[in-house]
Amino acid sequence: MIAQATNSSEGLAQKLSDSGLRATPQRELVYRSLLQQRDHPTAEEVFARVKTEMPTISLATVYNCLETLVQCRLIRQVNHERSSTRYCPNLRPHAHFHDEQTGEIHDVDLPAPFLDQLKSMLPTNFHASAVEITFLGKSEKNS
Amino acid sequence: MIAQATNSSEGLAQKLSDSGLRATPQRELVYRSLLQQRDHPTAEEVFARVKTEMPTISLATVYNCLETLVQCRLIRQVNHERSSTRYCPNLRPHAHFHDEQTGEIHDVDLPAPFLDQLKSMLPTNFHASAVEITFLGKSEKNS
DNA sequence: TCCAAGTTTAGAACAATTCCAATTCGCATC
DNA sequence: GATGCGAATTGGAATTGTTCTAAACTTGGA
Ligand SMILES: [Mn+2]
Ligand SMILES: [Mn+2]
Ligand SMILES: [Zn+2]
Ligand SMILES: [Zn+2]
Repeated sequence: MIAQATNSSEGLAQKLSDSGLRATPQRELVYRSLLQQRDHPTAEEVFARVKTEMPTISLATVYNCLETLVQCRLIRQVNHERSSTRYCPNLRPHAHFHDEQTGEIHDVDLPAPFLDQLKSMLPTNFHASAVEITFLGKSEKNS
Repeated sequence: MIAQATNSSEGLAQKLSDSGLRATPQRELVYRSLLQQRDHPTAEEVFARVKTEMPTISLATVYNCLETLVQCRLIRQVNHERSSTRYCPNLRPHAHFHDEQTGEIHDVDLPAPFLDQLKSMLPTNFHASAVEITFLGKSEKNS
Protein backbone atom coordinates (compact mmCIF):
# COMPACT_ATOMS: atom_id res chain seq x y z
CA MET A 1 0.00 0.00 0.00
CA ILE A 2 1.25 3.41 -0.88
CA ALA A 3 1.53 5.68 2.10
CA GLN A 4 -0.85 8.57 1.81
CA ALA A 5 -0.05 11.92 3.32
CA THR A 6 -1.04 11.06 6.84
CA ASN A 7 -1.34 14.55 8.25
CA SER A 8 1.02 13.50 11.00
CA SER A 9 4.54 14.72 11.59
CA GLU A 10 5.99 12.03 9.33
CA GLY A 11 5.51 13.99 6.16
CA LEU A 12 7.10 17.00 7.78
CA ALA A 13 10.72 15.85 7.83
CA GLN A 14 10.32 14.59 4.30
CA LYS A 15 8.88 17.74 2.81
CA LEU A 16 11.33 19.90 4.69
CA SER A 17 14.36 17.98 3.49
CA ASP A 18 12.92 18.08 -0.04
CA SER A 19 13.46 21.81 0.26
CA GLY A 20 16.88 21.40 1.84
CA LEU A 21 15.60 22.40 5.26
CA ARG A 22 15.88 20.76 8.65
CA ALA A 23 13.14 19.34 10.79
CA THR A 24 13.82 21.31 13.95
CA PRO A 25 11.95 20.87 17.23
CA GLN A 26 10.40 24.30 16.74
CA ARG A 27 9.12 23.49 13.26
CA GLU A 28 7.74 20.17 14.39
CA LEU A 29 6.01 21.71 17.35
CA VAL A 30 4.45 24.53 15.35
CA TYR A 31 3.25 22.07 12.75
CA ARG A 32 1.85 19.67 15.35
CA SER A 33 -0.02 22.46 17.09
CA LEU A 34 -1.70 23.39 13.82
CA LEU A 35 -2.78 19.82 13.20
CA GLN A 36 -4.01 19.45 16.74
CA GLN A 37 -6.32 22.43 16.80
CA ARG A 38 -7.51 23.19 13.29
CA ASP A 39 -9.17 26.48 13.99
CA HIS A 40 -7.03 28.70 11.76
CA PRO A 41 -5.03 30.38 14.51
CA THR A 42 -3.00 33.55 14.07
CA ALA A 43 0.75 33.58 14.61
CA GLU A 44 0.21 35.02 18.08
CA GLU A 45 -2.23 32.24 18.90
CA VAL A 46 0.19 29.61 17.66
CA PHE A 47 2.86 31.29 19.77
CA ALA A 48 0.70 31.09 22.89
CA ARG A 49 -0.08 27.43 22.25
CA VAL A 50 3.45 26.22 21.62
CA LYS A 51 4.90 28.23 24.48
CA THR A 52 3.16 25.91 26.93
CA GLU A 53 5.22 23.05 25.54
CA MET A 54 8.40 24.96 24.71
CA PRO A 55 8.52 28.04 26.92
CA THR A 56 11.70 29.37 25.33
CA ILE A 57 10.37 29.64 21.79
CA SER A 58 10.15 33.15 20.43
CA LEU A 59 7.48 34.88 18.39
CA ALA A 60 10.00 35.52 15.63
CA THR A 61 10.63 31.80 15.43
CA VAL A 62 6.94 31.08 15.21
CA TYR A 63 6.72 33.50 12.29
CA ASN A 64 9.79 31.89 10.74
CA CYS A 65 8.42 28.38 11.14
CA LEU A 66 5.04 29.29 9.75
CA GLU A 67 6.64 30.92 6.73
CA THR A 68 8.81 27.86 6.18
CA LEU A 69 5.83 25.52 6.43
CA VAL A 70 3.93 27.65 3.93
CA GLN A 71 6.85 27.56 1.52
CA CYS A 72 7.06 23.78 1.81
CA ARG A 73 3.34 23.62 1.15
CA LEU A 74 2.61 21.91 4.42
CA ILE A 75 0.22 24.61 5.49
CA ARG A 76 -1.58 27.54 3.89
CA GLN A 77 -2.12 31.15 4.82
CA VAL A 78 -5.64 32.42 5.19
CA ASN A 79 -6.24 36.15 5.01
CA HIS A 80 -9.35 38.19 5.50
CA GLU A 81 -9.53 41.90 5.05
CA ARG A 82 -6.54 43.35 6.90
CA SER A 83 -6.69 41.21 10.00
CA SER A 84 -3.86 38.95 11.11
CA THR A 85 -2.86 36.15 8.83
CA ARG A 86 -4.19 32.79 9.92
CA TYR A 87 -2.81 29.36 9.20
CA CYS A 88 -4.47 26.23 7.90
CA PRO A 89 -3.01 22.72 7.68
CA ASN A 90 -5.84 21.44 5.46
CA LEU A 91 -4.25 20.81 2.08
CA ARG A 92 -7.37 19.67 0.26
CA PRO A 93 -8.83 22.29 -2.05
CA HIS A 94 -11.35 24.08 0.09
CA ALA A 95 -13.03 27.39 0.71
CA HIS A 96 -13.30 29.33 3.95
CA PHE A 97 -16.47 30.34 5.65
CA HIS A 98 -16.09 33.32 7.99
CA ASP A 99 -18.73 33.48 10.67
CA GLU A 100 -19.28 37.19 11.12
CA GLN A 101 -20.76 36.77 14.59
CA THR A 102 -18.10 34.64 16.19
CA GLY A 103 -15.12 35.33 13.97
CA GLU A 104 -14.65 31.61 13.51
CA ILE A 105 -13.39 30.26 10.22
CA HIS A 106 -14.64 26.96 8.91
CA ASP A 107 -13.30 24.84 6.09
CA VAL A 108 -15.74 24.11 3.30
CA ASP A 109 -14.81 21.34 0.90
CA LEU A 110 -15.75 22.03 -2.66
CA PRO A 111 -16.05 19.52 -5.48
CA ALA A 112 -13.02 19.68 -7.76
CA PRO A 113 -15.09 19.80 -10.98
CA PHE A 114 -16.70 22.91 -9.67
CA LEU A 115 -13.36 24.64 -9.28
CA ASP A 116 -12.45 23.66 -12.83
CA GLN A 117 -15.74 25.07 -14.05
CA LEU A 118 -14.90 28.25 -12.23
CA LYS A 119 -11.51 28.59 -13.87
CA SER A 120 -13.04 27.86 -17.28
CA MET A 121 -15.27 30.85 -16.78
CA LEU A 122 -12.36 33.23 -17.18
CA PRO A 123 -11.74 35.21 -20.35
CA THR A 124 -9.30 33.29 -22.54
CA ASN A 125 -6.37 35.61 -21.90
CA PHE A 126 -6.46 34.82 -18.17
CA HIS A 127 -4.75 31.70 -16.90
CA ALA A 128 -5.45 30.99 -13.24
CA SER A 129 -3.05 28.94 -11.18
CA ALA A 130 -5.18 29.20 -8.06
CA VAL A 131 -8.61 30.29 -6.91
CA GLU A 132 -9.55 31.48 -3.48
CA ILE A 133 -13.13 31.40 -2.32
CA THR A 134 -14.32 33.03 0.87
CA PHE A 135 -17.83 33.04 2.23
CA LEU A 136 -19.09 35.55 4.74
CA GLY A 137 -22.14 34.91 6.82
CA LYS A 138 -23.46 33.26 9.90
CA SER A 139 -23.50 29.63 10.86
CA GLU A 140 -25.98 27.97 13.17
CA LYS A 141 -24.49 26.05 16.01
CA ASN A 142 -24.79 22.37 15.26
CA SER A 143 -26.28 20.67 18.30
CA MET B 1 -37.28 56.26 -18.03
CA ILE B 2 -35.99 55.37 -14.63
CA ALA B 3 -32.53 56.69 -14.01
CA GLN B 4 -30.08 53.89 -13.57
CA ALA B 5 -27.04 54.24 -11.37
CA THR B 6 -24.93 56.15 -13.84
CA ASN B 7 -21.53 55.66 -12.23
CA SER B 8 -21.09 59.42 -12.31
CA SER B 9 -20.96 61.77 -9.39
CA GLU B 10 -24.72 62.19 -9.40
CA GLY B 11 -25.40 59.12 -7.32
CA LEU B 12 -22.79 60.24 -4.85
CA ALA B 13 -24.62 63.13 -3.21
CA GLN B 14 -27.73 61.01 -3.06
CA LYS B 15 -26.20 57.97 -1.42
CA LEU B 16 -24.21 60.11 0.98
CA SER B 17 -27.22 62.06 2.15
CA ASP B 18 -29.11 58.79 2.49
CA SER B 19 -26.59 58.04 5.21
CA GLY B 20 -26.84 61.55 6.67
CA LEU B 21 -23.47 62.53 5.27
CA ARG B 22 -22.36 65.49 3.21
CA ALA B 23 -21.04 65.49 -0.31
CA THR B 24 -17.82 67.33 0.33
CA PRO B 25 -15.31 68.33 -2.35
CA GLN B 26 -12.86 65.79 -0.98
CA ARG B 27 -15.35 62.93 -1.11
CA GLU B 28 -16.42 63.87 -4.62
CA LEU B 29 -12.84 64.09 -5.81
CA VAL B 30 -11.82 60.76 -4.30
CA TYR B 31 -14.86 59.10 -5.82
CA ARG B 32 -14.28 60.68 -9.23
CA SER B 33 -10.67 59.57 -9.26
CA LEU B 34 -11.72 55.99 -8.61
CA LEU B 35 -14.20 56.09 -11.46
CA GLN B 36 -11.70 57.70 -13.78
CA GLN B 37 -8.94 55.13 -13.40
CA ARG B 38 -10.42 51.79 -12.47
CA ASP B 39 -7.24 49.99 -11.63
CA HIS B 40 -7.92 49.23 -7.97
CA PRO B 41 -5.54 51.80 -6.49
CA THR B 42 -4.31 51.81 -2.90
CA ALA B 43 -5.09 54.71 -0.55
CA GLU B 44 -1.61 56.11 -1.21
CA GLU B 45 -2.19 55.93 -4.94
CA VAL B 46 -5.53 57.66 -4.62
CA PHE B 47 -3.81 60.27 -2.48
CA ALA B 48 -1.17 60.90 -5.15
CA ARG B 49 -3.83 61.20 -7.86
CA VAL B 50 -6.15 63.58 -6.06
CA LYS B 51 -3.32 65.75 -4.78
CA THR B 52 -2.71 66.97 -8.32
CA GLU B 53 -6.19 68.43 -8.34
CA MET B 54 -6.43 69.39 -4.66
CA PRO B 55 -2.92 69.89 -3.32
CA THR B 56 -4.09 70.55 0.23
CA ILE B 57 -5.88 67.25 0.76
CA SER B 58 -4.37 65.00 3.41
CA LEU B 59 -3.76 61.28 3.47
CA ALA B 60 -5.95 60.97 6.56
CA THR B 61 -8.78 62.53 4.61
CA VAL B 62 -8.29 60.13 1.73
CA TYR B 63 -8.56 57.26 4.20
CA ASN B 64 -11.63 58.88 5.72
CA CYS B 65 -13.28 59.41 2.36
CA LEU B 66 -12.58 55.89 1.19
CA GLU B 67 -14.02 54.46 4.37
CA THR B 68 -17.10 56.62 4.01
CA LEU B 69 -17.58 55.56 0.40
CA VAL B 70 -17.25 51.91 1.40
CA GLN B 71 -19.84 52.36 4.12
CA CYS B 72 -22.24 54.01 1.68
CA ARG B 73 -21.66 51.09 -0.67
CA LEU B 74 -20.37 53.31 -3.43
CA ILE B 75 -17.09 51.43 -3.63
CA ARG B 76 -15.65 48.19 -2.34
CA GLN B 77 -12.44 47.19 -0.66
CA VAL B 78 -10.23 44.61 -2.32
CA ASN B 79 -7.68 42.80 -0.20
CA HIS B 80 -5.02 40.33 -1.11
CA GLU B 81 -2.75 38.64 1.37
CA ARG B 82 -1.50 41.39 3.67
CA SER B 83 -0.77 44.06 1.11
CA SER B 84 -2.41 47.47 1.12
CA THR B 85 -6.14 47.61 0.74
CA ARG B 86 -7.26 48.55 -2.76
CA TYR B 87 -10.48 50.20 -3.82
CA CYS B 88 -12.94 49.29 -6.55
CA PRO B 89 -15.91 51.32 -7.78
CA ASN B 90 -17.38 48.39 -9.75
CA LEU B 91 -20.56 47.48 -7.91
CA ARG B 92 -21.57 44.57 -10.10
CA PRO B 93 -20.92 41.17 -8.57
CA HIS B 94 -17.50 40.25 -9.83
CA ALA B 95 -14.32 38.39 -9.00
CA HIS B 96 -10.77 39.67 -9.04
CA PHE B 97 -7.96 38.30 -11.11
CA HIS B 98 -4.51 39.06 -9.71
CA ASP B 99 -1.78 38.97 -12.31
CA GLU B 100 1.19 37.63 -10.40
CA GLN B 101 3.67 39.03 -12.90
CA THR B 102 2.48 42.61 -13.07
CA GLY B 103 0.55 42.91 -9.83
CA GLU B 104 -2.40 44.23 -11.79
CA ILE B 105 -5.91 43.39 -10.66
CA HIS B 106 -8.62 42.81 -13.23
CA ASP B 107 -12.36 42.59 -12.72
CA VAL B 108 -13.98 39.37 -13.88
CA ASP B 109 -17.72 39.38 -14.22
CA LEU B 110 -19.38 36.18 -13.14
CA PRO B 111 -22.88 34.99 -14.01
CA ALA B 112 -25.20 35.49 -11.07
CA PRO B 113 -26.65 31.96 -11.27
CA PHE B 114 -23.18 30.64 -10.76
CA LEU B 115 -22.79 32.56 -7.54
CA ASP B 116 -26.10 31.18 -6.33
CA GLN B 117 -24.96 27.68 -7.18
CA LEU B 118 -21.85 28.35 -5.17
CA LYS B 119 -23.77 29.45 -2.10
CA SER B 120 -26.08 26.43 -2.44
CA MET B 121 -23.03 24.23 -2.14
CA LEU B 122 -22.58 25.12 1.51
CA PRO B 123 -23.58 22.79 4.34
CA THR B 124 -27.10 23.65 5.46
CA ASN B 125 -26.02 25.27 8.73
CA PHE B 126 -24.02 27.91 6.86
CA HIS B 127 -25.79 30.96 5.53
CA ALA B 128 -23.60 33.11 3.31
CA SER B 129 -24.34 36.78 2.87
CA ALA B 130 -21.43 37.30 0.50
CA VAL B 131 -18.87 35.38 -1.48
CA GLU B 132 -15.47 36.59 -2.52
CA ILE B 133 -13.63 34.96 -5.39
CA THR B 134 -10.03 35.70 -6.23
CA PHE B 135 -8.03 34.21 -9.06
CA LEU B 136 -4.25 34.14 -9.12
CA GLY B 137 -2.36 33.67 -12.34
CA LYS B 138 -0.98 35.36 -15.37
CA SER B 139 -2.77 37.20 -18.10
CA GLU B 140 -1.58 37.60 -21.64
CA LYS B 141 -1.44 41.12 -22.89
CA ASN B 142 -4.36 41.68 -25.19
CA SER B 143 -3.04 43.31 -28.39
C1' DT C 1 36.17 16.89 16.80
C1' DC C 2 35.31 20.80 14.16
C1' DC C 3 33.20 23.65 10.86
C1' DA C 4 29.97 25.95 7.97
C1' DA C 5 25.51 26.54 7.11
C1' DG C 6 21.23 26.64 8.93
C1' DT C 7 18.32 28.16 12.74
C1' DT C 8 16.75 30.62 16.67
C1' DT C 9 16.38 34.64 19.37
C1' DA C 10 15.40 39.49 21.32
C1' DG C 11 14.67 43.59 20.06
C1' DA C 12 14.66 47.29 16.59
C1' DA C 13 12.55 48.74 12.45
C1' DC C 14 8.85 49.08 9.28
C1' DA C 15 4.52 50.06 6.85
C1' DA C 16 -0.31 50.46 6.59
C1' DT C 17 -3.79 52.18 9.04
C1' DT C 18 -6.20 54.43 12.86
C1' DC C 19 -6.54 57.73 16.43
C1' DC C 20 -6.38 62.33 18.36
C1' DA C 21 -7.03 67.07 19.19
C1' DA C 22 -7.21 71.26 16.96
C1' DT C 23 -8.91 73.86 13.13
C1' DT C 24 -12.01 74.67 9.39
C1' DC C 25 -16.25 74.22 6.86
C1' DG C 26 -20.99 74.86 5.70
C1' DC C 27 -25.80 74.51 6.43
C1' DA C 28 -29.46 76.49 9.45
C1' DT C 29 -31.24 80.02 12.16
C1' DC C 30 -31.55 84.60 13.69
C1' DG D 1 -25.31 88.78 6.43
C1' DA D 2 -23.65 87.39 11.00
C1' DT D 3 -23.62 83.48 14.32
C1' DG D 4 -23.72 78.85 16.10
C1' DC D 5 -22.94 74.12 15.81
C1' DG D 6 -22.19 69.59 14.27
C1' DA D 7 -19.67 67.56 10.59
C1' DA D 8 -15.48 67.15 8.21
C1' DT D 9 -10.61 67.86 7.48
C1' DT D 10 -5.93 68.05 8.89
C1' DG D 11 -1.04 66.88 10.60
C1' DG D 12 1.04 64.29 13.50
C1' DA D 13 1.26 60.71 17.01
C1' DA D 14 0.03 56.09 18.10
C1' DT D 15 -0.97 51.39 17.03
C1' DT D 16 -0.33 46.83 15.25
C1' DG D 17 1.04 42.93 12.68
C1' DT D 18 4.98 41.61 10.53
C1' DT D 19 9.82 41.72 8.92
C1' DC D 20 14.56 42.73 9.61
C1' DT D 21 19.01 42.46 11.97
C1' DA D 22 22.83 40.80 14.15
C1' DA D 23 24.41 37.88 17.57
C1' DA D 24 24.22 33.29 19.69
C1' DC D 25 23.16 28.54 19.16
C1' DT D 26 22.67 23.96 16.82
C1' DT D 27 23.74 20.23 13.83
C1' DG D 28 24.98 17.08 10.14
C1' DG D 29 28.76 15.71 7.93
C1' DA D 30 33.95 16.07 6.69
MN1 LIG E 1 1.51 33.10 0.38
MN1 LIG F 1 -15.23 45.97 4.68
ZN1 LIG G 1 -8.74 26.04 5.90
ZN1 LIG H 1 -13.08 45.15 -8.83
